[in-house]
Amino acid sequence: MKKVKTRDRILNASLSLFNSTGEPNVTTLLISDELDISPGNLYYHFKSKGDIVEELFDSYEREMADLLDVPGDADISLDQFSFFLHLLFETVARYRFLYQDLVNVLSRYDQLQTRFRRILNKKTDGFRTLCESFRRQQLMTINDDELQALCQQLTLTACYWSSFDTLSHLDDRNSVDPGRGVYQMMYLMLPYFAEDGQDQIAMMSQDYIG
Amino acid sequence: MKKVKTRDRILNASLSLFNSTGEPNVTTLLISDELDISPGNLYYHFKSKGDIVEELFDSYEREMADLLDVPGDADISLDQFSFFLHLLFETVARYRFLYQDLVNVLSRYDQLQTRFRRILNKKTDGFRTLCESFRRQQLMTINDDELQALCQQLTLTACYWSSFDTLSHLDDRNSVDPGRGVYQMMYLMLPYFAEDGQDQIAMMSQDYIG
DNA sequence: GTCTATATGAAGATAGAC
DNA sequence: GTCTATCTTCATATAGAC
Repeated sequence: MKKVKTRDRILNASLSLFNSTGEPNVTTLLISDELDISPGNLYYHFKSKGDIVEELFDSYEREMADLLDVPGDADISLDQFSFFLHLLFETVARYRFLYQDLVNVLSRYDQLQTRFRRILNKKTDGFRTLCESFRRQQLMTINDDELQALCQQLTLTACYWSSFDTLSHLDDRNSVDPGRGVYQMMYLMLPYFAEDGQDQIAMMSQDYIG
Repeated sequence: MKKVKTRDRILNASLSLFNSTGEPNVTTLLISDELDISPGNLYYHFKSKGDIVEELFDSYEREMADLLDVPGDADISLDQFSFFLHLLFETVARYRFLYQDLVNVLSRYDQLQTRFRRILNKKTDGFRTLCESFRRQQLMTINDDELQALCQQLTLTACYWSSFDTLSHLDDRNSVDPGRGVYQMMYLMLPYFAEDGQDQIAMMSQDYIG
């Protein structure tokens, strides 16, 4: 029975509250209430609410950097790619508070802006590397303009799909299903895949729909 | 030389400030400062900041409803479609403050949530109607699953492209270029168009790239 | 319709005891 | 490390004069 440090409990509770209620709506009082600690105690561990946000952002940045560190010359299989997408969606969903009120959050913590954009570009680059691998393996037929547009579209979708999805189906809240997002990403790429790639994806897609 | 009513000046200035600074960062004091009127005067015209937001939302809702009122049986040309997309992007951009901090805004003005979702669905339906027109005219070949995924993707892109685009290119602020968005939408549909449709789009695309 | 002055209340943050 | 009490700041909103 390991005792979790208060500092980490604060980070976990904050992340969870930020995601469910939106970062601007979460006060330091709410966080300390949730943990049954005093606001003063919270401020002993973090000198400001912004510090909590920044430390969470650090984690996000680190996890994303690890995930997007795609080797340029490897032959990626569709299964590997699907796994990658699942991890990606899971990670974005875990830090979705960043995306939900992006302008507001980035305006109040403004050193984050550059770093956020860097991550965005890293995502696009990652997709490009992956697609180029598919192209080398002749799984994919796509010209450079199309590739550019596709990778941007994949990045956009990776960022906003979760928000968009929960918004359109209000019913089942909190249940962010990463599968639907992965399915949507696959559909974006589908037209550019060679026939056997398309069949494979069609088969994988059954899992998401069912 | 017509004198613009204070009430309307407040609405215009608010919209402009909301878009550039983010709605949560705009205080009633800032709005009245911008117009060189007193805060008291502002509250004479609107009983709360929320009322301003709601009235702006009303306009957005109305404009969108008009725009998305697509006849179900008409034969839409690609030119008409391109024009439609331009109007759509222009309208979304004019009310982009809604999208920039979506969760925050919708949580504070909660009757907006349902209405916002309704507009979203109307967008998807509109795209479906348009694509079905293309399919009837045999400009487009697409099955029902693909159509569903495509229309959702078009809706997502219509909503978030502007934010995404300004975020990835920080350099040229304030200059939201609708053309790039339209181009991106066309690219999404391109794979499903018959050959002469693809040629037409390729030609139109030159305008956006150049 | 517009102003000045002010009330209200909430959130972020600190001080000092235990 | 944790608590209670308190301070500061600032945005929303109101009152009442002009």
